Amino acid sequence: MGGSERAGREGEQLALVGQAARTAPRARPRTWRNAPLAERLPVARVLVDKGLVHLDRLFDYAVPAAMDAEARPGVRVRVRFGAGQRDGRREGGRLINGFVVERRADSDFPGVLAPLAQVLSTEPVLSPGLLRLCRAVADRYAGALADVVQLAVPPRMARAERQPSPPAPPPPAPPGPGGWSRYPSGPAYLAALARGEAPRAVWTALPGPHWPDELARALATALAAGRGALAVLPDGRAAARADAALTALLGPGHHVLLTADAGPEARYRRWLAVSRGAVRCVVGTRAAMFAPVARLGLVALWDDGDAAHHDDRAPQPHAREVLALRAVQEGAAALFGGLSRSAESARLVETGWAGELAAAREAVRAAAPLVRTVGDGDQARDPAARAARLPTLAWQAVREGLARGPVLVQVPRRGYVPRLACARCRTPARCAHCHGPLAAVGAAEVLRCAWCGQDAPGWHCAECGGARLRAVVVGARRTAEELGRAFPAVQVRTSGRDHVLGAVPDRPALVVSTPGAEPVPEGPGYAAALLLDGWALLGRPDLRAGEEALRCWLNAAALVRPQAEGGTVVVLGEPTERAVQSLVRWDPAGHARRELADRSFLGFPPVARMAAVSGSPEAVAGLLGSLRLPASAEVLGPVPLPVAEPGRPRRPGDPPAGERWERALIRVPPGHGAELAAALKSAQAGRLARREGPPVRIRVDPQDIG
DNA sequence: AGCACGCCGACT
DNA sequence: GTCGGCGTGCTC
Repeated sequence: MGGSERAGREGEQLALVGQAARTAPRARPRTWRNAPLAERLPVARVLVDKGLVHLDRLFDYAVPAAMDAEARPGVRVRVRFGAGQRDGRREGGRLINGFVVERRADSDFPGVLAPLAQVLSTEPVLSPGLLRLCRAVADRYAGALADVVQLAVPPRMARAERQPSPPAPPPPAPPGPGGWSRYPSGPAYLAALARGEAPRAVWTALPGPHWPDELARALATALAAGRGALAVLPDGRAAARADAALTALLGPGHHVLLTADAGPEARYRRWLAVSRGAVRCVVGTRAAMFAPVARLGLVALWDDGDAAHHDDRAPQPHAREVLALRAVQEGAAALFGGLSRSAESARLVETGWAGELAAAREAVRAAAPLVRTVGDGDQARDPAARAARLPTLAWQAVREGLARGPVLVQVPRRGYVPRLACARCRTPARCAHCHGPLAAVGAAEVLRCAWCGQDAPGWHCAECGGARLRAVVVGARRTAEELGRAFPAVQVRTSGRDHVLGAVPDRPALVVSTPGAEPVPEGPGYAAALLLDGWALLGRPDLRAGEEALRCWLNAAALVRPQAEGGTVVVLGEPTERAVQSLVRWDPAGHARRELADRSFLGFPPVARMAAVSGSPEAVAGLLGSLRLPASAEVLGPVPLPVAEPGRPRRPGDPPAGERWERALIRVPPGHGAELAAALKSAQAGRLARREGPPVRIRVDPQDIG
């Protein structure tokens, strides 16, 4: 062995490179000895299905002649991977799954290539376009390509693959503009879609039940222009509404619904129909954001502020970011719609990436209910109202509404952790150095920033100068229960995360629901809605608290009849609060603009790009030490993370029980996000390769930085 | 992460 | 002279 073996190996490699490789490399598993290689393109470049950042590259394998026809780009294969190799002798290695990415004439790998072990399926599921998208998403989030591909390509179901997909129907006739006439630039947007252009718009939908039909018309217009279309909605119920609207418009056969409800096999069958080009239009929840729609002409997203658009599997991509990448990569139009508007969408408008698609003031006023506020100062003079712990105005609105139809009562979800706010004006307490949220630490209740860890002795409210703090309190569910007692003759129905009510009939009833679970009323809409405990929503330490409160309120209030038909909404919240004012004026766009301006001033996302690095103190320090950051980057912390509470369910990303973890935040100005992600990825890869202690968790665009 | 290679000390 | 400890480095 030794020297002569080495020379022989190089000879073989040269032979392989020179594509005269009729004989297999000598050192290969027994079963392949003397098996011939494919004559043309004998090398397969393979993405191995291992989400390890330091292995985040492609590997070359030899293609046996017997697999030549089947080992096409995009198919699933099994390969031996992981065993060490010495002196050209190769034994074993574990069988793992992967995807053929490319067939090549040669390899730049200096050693001997192992052969593909098996072609699992001839279905080309990872197309070049999908691979390009996955790679862009992985780069954006400092994640591993294999992790993203796992989100994008559903697991194989052999039975579904055996069935042929029905032939694609011809494009439908273009639909009329329908409700889009209610928006000044609506018909022009549809016309651009119909011409096959790629207009991008942030759409603030009018309140009421028409948005699913409008969304469907936009999708159908792209289809009629001979292109594909994709709509992502936050949950199965919203997706079902869009699905029903599309079926009403086009009939069946033109689109598929991709949601978790269908079950794995049916879902894979539908996904295959899309992948094979038999269906050109997809409606679904967030996993559908990767659906390989052919000749994509439109990506649509509904309610991008909903947290459900954030995938919780690594690297936690957000549907808005993925669809925005697709719109650019695939030259598709984009329609980001909702009843409210996120600061991120506002930024897309501000930077000119998207235009604005909103109705005129009069149209908004005609469609929206009357919104009234009840502040802390209002007293409950009516005894019945006092019994329900409700201000008079709220009690009256419920009573009058119940005379005409169902009344919605929105109560906040439990599970959020309120922190500190000014006792006088309730502005959340923030750090003077980095504007992070303040928290009381330890028994001595030292005030400390949860982001940068600096103490804040002698805190004073930036708004009103107040010096006293209060914890923000919850407790509205009981109010809703007592509400039922205040109206004993009325049926009370509840809808929440575990028991979501689909629809409610158009007759008097009290419908108590948590945000996002509101039943859609049959008929003209709720007669009234009561939005309880604005303090709980607004007092959250999250920097999105105001935006999120307004989003929840608008989604509920949009189910109420217009003011002209008696629709009334009462919100319990201080009338001076920005989110409350924006609800009263029904001005989500203005609210989002002001939110964005504030966040820009404070150096918050989405104007700044942030990443969180968490793990043991040593690991975090180690990573920060080896990180080559852009000069403009700013490191906040690290600070200790709160230890897991016994009551709260553990989510991925939480520290393991009993371990104390730290977290550092890194922020960069606009335009440096890609640099930051690349730096994080290479630092992480280096640490893992050199085995420098335990790994750290890296999150780009962390959600819980409040 | 696995997993194999390889260079060191206790055994046949 | 050989077995096997776990430190080190690669995975086509």
